[in-house]
Amino acid sequence: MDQNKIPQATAKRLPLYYRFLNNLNHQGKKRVSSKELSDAVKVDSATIRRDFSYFGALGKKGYGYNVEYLLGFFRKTLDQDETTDVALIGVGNLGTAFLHYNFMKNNNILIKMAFDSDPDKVGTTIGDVPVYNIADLEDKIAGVKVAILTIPASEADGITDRLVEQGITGILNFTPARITVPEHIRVHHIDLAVELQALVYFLKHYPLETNRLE
Amino acid sequence: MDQNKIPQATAKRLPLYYRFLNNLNHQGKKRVSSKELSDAVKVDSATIRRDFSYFGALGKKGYGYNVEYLLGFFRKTLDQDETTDVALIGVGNLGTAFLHYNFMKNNNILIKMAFDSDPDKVGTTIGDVPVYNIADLEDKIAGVKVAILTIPASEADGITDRLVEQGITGILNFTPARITVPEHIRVHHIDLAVELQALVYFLKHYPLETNRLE
DNA sequence: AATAAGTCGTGATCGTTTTCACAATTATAT
DNA sequence: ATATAATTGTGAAAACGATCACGACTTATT
Ligand SMILES: NC(=O)c1ccc[n+]([C@@H]2O[C@H](COP(=O)([O-])OP(=O)(O)OC[C@H]3O[C@@H](n4cnc5c(N)ncnc54)[C@H](O)[C@@H]3O)[C@@H](O)[C@H]2O)c1
Ligand SMILES: NC(=O)c1ccc[n+]([C@@H]2O[C@H](COP(=O)([O-])OP(=O)(O)OC[C@H]3O[C@@H](n4cnc5c(N)ncnc54)[C@H](O)[C@@H]3O)[C@@H](O)[C@H]2O)c1
Repeated sequence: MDQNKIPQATAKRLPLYYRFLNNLNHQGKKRVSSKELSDAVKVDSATIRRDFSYFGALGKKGYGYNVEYLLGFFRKTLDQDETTDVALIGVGNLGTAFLHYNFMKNNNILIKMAFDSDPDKVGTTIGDVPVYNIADLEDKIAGVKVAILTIPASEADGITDRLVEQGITGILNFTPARITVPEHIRVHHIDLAVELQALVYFLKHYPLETNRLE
Repeated sequence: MDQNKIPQATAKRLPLYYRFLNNLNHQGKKRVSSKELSDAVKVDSATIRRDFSYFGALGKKGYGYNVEYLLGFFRKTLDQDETTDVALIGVGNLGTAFLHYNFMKNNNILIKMAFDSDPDKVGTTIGDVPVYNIADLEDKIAGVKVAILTIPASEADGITDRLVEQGITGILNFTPARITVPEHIRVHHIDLAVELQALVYFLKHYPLETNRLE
């Protein structure tokens, strides 16, 4: 693949840039400056230029960036042309919300199947996504490399082991459990309760500072 | 409040430590080392010791940390004794999931009211939380300082302005819109589509590296 | 043509966060 | 008692990330 030179912080901003460039393109905008982008996505303009510069000289001095060119470039870089299939495990409150939401709108990611242990849920279809029995995980999941975990925390370790066994390489974990995986598996943890608590903590302890976390 | 000496990165880990210490305490564990904590929460042990050290010498050399003492200390530090009221705006897929979830379980945060524009939702109660008409925002929201935004992106700016007008100081924004707020308002952005895309990007471009994002 | 205004790309700097590594201290075993 | 093992707290270094600031170039204006 590409040279591993892109900082993680930059990589995390790429989808954001991509989405905004897409909007601009739909609006028929032909050029954009790092300053304009900065106002829109709330990232310092020097940071944006630096981010882009990891991919080469994409802009023109005195002019800015050509929206269509930049968009095309990022489309390739972010592999927007091929779809990544995802499996969702745990069709509860949160899982159901994700199934109803169409991640495809702006995006190359498709939740292709879901699993649950509840007989009332197994066999249903939510937002076009079939819900299978978790017992059949090993039969159904072939080829899927990314999983979203929205099961109770107590189930997280057991299910993770089975996913890893089946060749999953990335997990987006919404449970509060900090799961243990082999070195080569990437886990991204989104802990909504922690996010809320951290926000409240900041409000109480850093009352008037410059804000805007990321 | 406290001295603003605690790094933001540390502050974001505090809720995590707190939750895990709580578990240990319930299990009747009396002492814990930074190494054990590290294995559980997947944060380097030196980082944990450094984090704790910002609050003074909480442990004992050669022994570790006393669970009950540490827990009590963090309870105070994180203001776990007083409840923070939160308003949720937008009772759709995501908003409904949050209302059903009981943030109070481990936690000092309470979603006290919700707002929506849909007449079918206004007047209902979801998970004990009343859903008010967004038109009545200004009447009902007095005293609430934190809001969760789960409305369509197109509504985000308008609602944000009204929230700021009413004295909100912190916003947890789940919409893809990058909202504009005055300096003194803290916004934390959780962009689920971006998180997924970033995960997929990392899988493709950093295949075998040391993993585990945060 | 010449000048002014706008904008990129990047060296250098700065601030933050993580990690190393070890003296100091405590607990445990013999 | 003494020796051994465990573990903290932290100075120092390394890694990472954000921002400044400016030369080089492009476009627009007169
Ligand atoms: N809903 C929220 O707002 C919220 C907020 C923060 C964290 N979380 C976390 O997200 C996770 C999901 O939350 P939720 O509110 O959707 O929970 P939920 O109880 O509504 O849903 C969990 C689902 O997982 C299914 N399940 C249980 N065991 C399973 C197994 N072994 N295999 C497959 N499916 C199984 C259940 O049948 C259920 O449908 C939890 O870990 C929760 O702590 C949720
Ligand atoms: N559901 C997901 O999985 C998901 C994933 C990523 C991002 N998001 C984002 O989260 C937000 C909410 O997503 P969702 O799936 O819950 O959407 P949704 O359409 O299910 O819910 C939006 C809710 O907001 C209400 N609403 C609309 N305008 C309003 C207004 N002016 N005032 C008050 N309420 C109003 C609607 O009546 C509806 O109940 C969106 O911005 C979406 O892009 C959702």
